[in-house]
Amino acid sequence: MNPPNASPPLVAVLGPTAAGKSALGVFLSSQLGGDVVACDSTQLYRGFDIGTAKPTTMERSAIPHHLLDVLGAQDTATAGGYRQMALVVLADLRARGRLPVFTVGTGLYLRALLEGLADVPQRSEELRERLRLTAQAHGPRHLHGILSRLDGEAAHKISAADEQKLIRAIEVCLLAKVPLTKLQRSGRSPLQGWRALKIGLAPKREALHQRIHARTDAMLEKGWLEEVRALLDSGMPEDAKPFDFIGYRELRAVLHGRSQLEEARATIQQATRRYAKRQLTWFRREPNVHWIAGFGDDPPVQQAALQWLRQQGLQARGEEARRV
RNA sequence: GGACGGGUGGGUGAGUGGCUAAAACCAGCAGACUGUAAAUCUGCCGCUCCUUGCGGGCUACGGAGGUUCGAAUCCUCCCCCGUCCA
Repeated sequence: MNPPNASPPLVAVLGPTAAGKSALGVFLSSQLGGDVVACDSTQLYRGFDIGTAKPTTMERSAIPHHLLDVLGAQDTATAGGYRQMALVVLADLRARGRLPVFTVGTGLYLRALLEGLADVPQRSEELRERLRLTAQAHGPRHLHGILSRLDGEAAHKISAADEQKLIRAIEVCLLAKVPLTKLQRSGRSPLQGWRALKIGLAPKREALHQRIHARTDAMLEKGWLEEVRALLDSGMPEDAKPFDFIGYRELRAVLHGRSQLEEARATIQQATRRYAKRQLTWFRREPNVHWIAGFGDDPPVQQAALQWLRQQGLQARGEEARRV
């Protein structure tokens, strides 16, 4: 029985960094005939491998991975850009009958994909530069004043100190010649034709911290510092976005002699802990997540995830063929 | 043994008689976030009580005494740390 749902399923594995999302993604893909699709703003960048915890070459040769290494250091990753690319991947997987298994560390990107974004103008670097300069000259509060005139409601929601969000809001109002709030109210365009099954990994905080520390040590042992040195030596501009990712900025300081490796190690671990916390805050609000307590590389957790997906109507690899 | 300097809330560290539960920063906790999101920003952050209020009580600036209406801030003794002289 069990009439197949109208839309084919898509799996999303979400959770804080170092929770084992990649491992679970690979496992589920292998069991269910899927491809892994990374949903992580940092893994998009080519060459930044160790510190962004990209899946190993072994994992990647066993299961096809998508949306890794698709941007150069000088490109700018954005939620909208990610959505565009992900839609192409989804179309491709659908055509080939593969199950998409997203491993998501960047909650905003998943939301952008699933729920869409309001129809607003893209970034304008020139306009941003101008706004940044006025902020420098008159302080960020000045931007807040500007936004109040353009879109009082948006200004009310954004802190006067939040230069980044103020700039984006003003940028949109100016380019669209319509208040941002109004554009957002006109709605998003959610993803059509897919049924999202979300699995959340929720290890204990204490255990997660230990993982984070150990993983940082392992990354350094694997030659993270050398990776950064090589990237720098290859002539990439140092103000390129990925050099500001956690770890890359600290190791850059080490290479410039501005700090010691041990100092950097501690800072990286701390920054990663805080990052994990922010991810958790975001994911807590994500609707319809099936939470599993534990790490994604833990067999019982993997079985629990697989079992839940089956309950949701997913067939194991092979069963699909038999059914048809 | 002697001479200085110093001991402040989880950490660093301001504060030299009342406006100080004690600046600031960090850490921690909670939260926000529709195109920079590994980003950006916000709140809380001694304990406790309630009629949750710019509310009450208690504890707190190494220890013990003292001066004072009032002390982290002044005095005495003691303990500890650092530097220097023996």
